[in-house]
Amino acid sequence: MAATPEPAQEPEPLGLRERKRRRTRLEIADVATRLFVERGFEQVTLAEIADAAEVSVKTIFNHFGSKEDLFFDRVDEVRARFESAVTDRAPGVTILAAMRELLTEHLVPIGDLPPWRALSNPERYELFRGFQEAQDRSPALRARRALIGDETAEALRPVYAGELGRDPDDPAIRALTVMIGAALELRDKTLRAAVLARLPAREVEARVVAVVEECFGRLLAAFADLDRGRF
Amino acid sequence: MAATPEPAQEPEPLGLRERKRRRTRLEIADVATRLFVERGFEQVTLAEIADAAEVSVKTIFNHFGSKEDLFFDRVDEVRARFESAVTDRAPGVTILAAMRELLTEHLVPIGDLPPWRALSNPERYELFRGFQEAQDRSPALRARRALIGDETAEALRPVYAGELGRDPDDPAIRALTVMIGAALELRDKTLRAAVLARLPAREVEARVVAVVEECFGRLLAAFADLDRGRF
DNA sequence: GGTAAAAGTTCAACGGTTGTAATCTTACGA
DNA sequence: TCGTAAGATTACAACCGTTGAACTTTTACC
Repeated sequence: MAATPEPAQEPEPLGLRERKRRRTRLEIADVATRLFVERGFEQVTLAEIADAAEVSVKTIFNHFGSKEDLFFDRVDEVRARFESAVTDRAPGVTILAAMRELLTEHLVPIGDLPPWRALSNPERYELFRGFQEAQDRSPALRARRALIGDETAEALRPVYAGELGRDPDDPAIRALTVMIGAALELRDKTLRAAVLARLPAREVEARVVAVVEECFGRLLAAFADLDRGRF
Repeated sequence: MAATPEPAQEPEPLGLRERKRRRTRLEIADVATRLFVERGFEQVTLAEIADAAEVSVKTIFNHFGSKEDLFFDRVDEVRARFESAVTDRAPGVTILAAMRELLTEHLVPIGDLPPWRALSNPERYELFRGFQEAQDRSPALRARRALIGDETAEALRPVYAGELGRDPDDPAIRALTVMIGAALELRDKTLRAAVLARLPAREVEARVVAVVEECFGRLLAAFADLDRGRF
């Protein structure tokens, strides 16, 4: 294992073929997101996206598994960021503290567009708001979002287990996983509701921070038996 | 408000038209569930269901909003049972205790088929297992299940607020809602995994009870500030 | 430069979903 | 009892997401 350093980033030369492929994928996703935000998820057809991106419909399915995947095309990034926030935290920082910092300072979660403070920019605010509105209006997207939330929470279970030196099947680790997942979900919901109501950026941040504090304080109480130095 | 007693059950005479309608709905749902369990969700077509139930495809959509709704056709019952478990609990019983009893003694949750002990019956065990397997194999059903879980948890928020004499928007109530929701989700997941592994009924029950105890003990610690007599 | 593999295209088909208009069934008052 | 309005069901057609197969173009590499 440790024999191969395996750097997280792969600076592979990256041939023309792969570069083109990624550019195509990015173009499709960008065009799709713009159209979805402008007119709503169900109102945009795959044929329109294909036209606007100058590819065939089949090519879209070559890059994405479904129309919903086209909307939530950044989940992997978000997941990776959650994981690294925990695993790469500074020494002496607890898991909960690292996560709280990510949630209050840096990350606009699932379906992330701009980093936190970017909501001060009215244009980006509206963009982000449109993105949230499109989700709320489409049952298919709400369902997919719920699934993504569950899977994201679950993906962190081995991370917690590793950091706390426990078995991933430990009931305490299972409970921790879903309860942190619940906190993420509530933060997401709070952020979404605040932005949909067009509250000013300061107020949005205040509400999100408040709900995160509320949840994490209670999580600390709920899991007081875990390693105090790390959790 | 209080002028009309409004009993929960409506013993309305229930004309022939309404009776027929319900019978049709039930027939469709039963046929569909049977086919889904037998052959898997994606492998069964709406045309087949319509044929087997001797109705037209359009009639199915007259009764159900989508193919997924046809699978999860009992959610309303389950939700009602959660609510009444809390609101109709005996005096002196806390919310958490009432919920725990429901989860450990009585209810097979979302997509309920038989009540708890029925898993001892091999035939019903397999039926229930097939139902869970169909869910796990279909991305569409997994997504829908996740959404149903979120909505079920959220539906209980005003109930908690009412029982505890708090505002539904109280951050503590919000946090409580999602964390109990997490417990429900974990119980569901535990039950499903145990049944999919074909563990004996006793073992299934033991695991479910254990995970419920784990979660509820921690919930009690997390919300120690709530009214001790009622929560 | 030539060739094999990858990426993209075209075409056809299937299945879920919806709207419209027609048909049949129940409810209910003249 | 009949006739009619409302409700439930059906047949039909269309739209869209999704997939498979065969074909064309582009890139990688000898």
